[in-house]
Amino acid sequence: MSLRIALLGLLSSSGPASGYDLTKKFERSINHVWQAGHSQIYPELAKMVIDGLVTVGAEGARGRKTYTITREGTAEVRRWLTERTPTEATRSESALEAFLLPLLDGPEALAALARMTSAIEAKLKGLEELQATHRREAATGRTHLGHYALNLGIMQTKTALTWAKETAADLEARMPPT
Amino acid sequence: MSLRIALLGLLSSSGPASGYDLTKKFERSINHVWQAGHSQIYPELAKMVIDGLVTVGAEGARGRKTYTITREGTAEVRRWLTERTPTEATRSESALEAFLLPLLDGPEALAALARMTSAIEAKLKGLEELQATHRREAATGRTHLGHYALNLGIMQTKTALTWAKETAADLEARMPPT
DNA sequence: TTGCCCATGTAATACGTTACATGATTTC
DNA sequence: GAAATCATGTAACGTATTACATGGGCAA
Repeated sequence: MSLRIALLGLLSSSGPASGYDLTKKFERSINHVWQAGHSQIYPELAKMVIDGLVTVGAEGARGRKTYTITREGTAEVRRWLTERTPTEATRSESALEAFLLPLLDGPEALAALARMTSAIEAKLKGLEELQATHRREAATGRTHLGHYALNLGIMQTKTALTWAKETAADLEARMPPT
Repeated sequence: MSLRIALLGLLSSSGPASGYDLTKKFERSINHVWQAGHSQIYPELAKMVIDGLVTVGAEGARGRKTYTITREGTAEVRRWLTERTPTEATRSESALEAFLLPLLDGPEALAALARMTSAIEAKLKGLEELQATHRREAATGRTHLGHYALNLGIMQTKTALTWAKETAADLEARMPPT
């Protein structure tokens, strides 16, 4: 369901696009929130045509097909946004790693935390670059779907960094002095 | 893979258990980080027996089977924790909702944010209760896998709350005065 | 004896990833 | 003419959810 909603959201905010375009847009914009490759996107678009949420125009160069959101499609995203009961379930490998951290002894756990920290920093860097791009585009008047999600992502990532620092300090405090 | 690791982690920290026990433990402890029901857990345990990561003892009352982690099983979790390259990919419906928020107009977006806020508050409450239980058990000397993950979860949830507040303020500032 | 919890499993369906497969157009 | 990018799709496999199905043991 979420993939469908994400696609409808992109089509709704940036107008008609091909499966290829949407795949690229996924990578560039929505990727930090939801991931999907072309092998998932093409079949989903086909299903949405059947369900009347998008229409497909005539084939262009290189077999390119352009999809346009329909009234029903628009209604569908709006319904999802306004009527869905939010579910706060998370499934995160890094959180699982945090969960299992006490299985390692002090030095090993610190090493694992160090690796996690680099990954988090890399993510933060990526998000901040995205935000910079975003701001440049906003200045030229383009719409900015995803602005709030970027803020959230950056805040969450910074929180993760704080957690890693605090956890490392805690582990060090528990280790016998050398 | 992660389900397997989670199960091995639980078996490693709290000793032999049945599929039923593990299902319950999932609900109570690891649930905020990873979710799995019995229909996923039973087959996975069977596969792990084949792969030599756990052994199954004789059947007890009501067909109960007790699984014990093997040396290979222990090695497997440790490998995962110490050798895996951490991946920071997230897939979150609430983040998707945040992403698409600009599709709604001011009042609608505020209403959606309000619904999100209640959900986040409910989650925070759940996590804090879990933490209280955790502390009671720690006082009685029991091991505390999941302590760090709980901290992380609580921090992240509070961050989400802050984000929701800030976003609501931003939306209000953009709305034409009544 | 009825209902609840313990205890295990399978089936159908959906969602997601990686790999395979093909061909047109542009750019160097 | 070779390489990169545009453009679409399918297949195989793995993971996750929901529903179906069964039966033992205990307590009211």
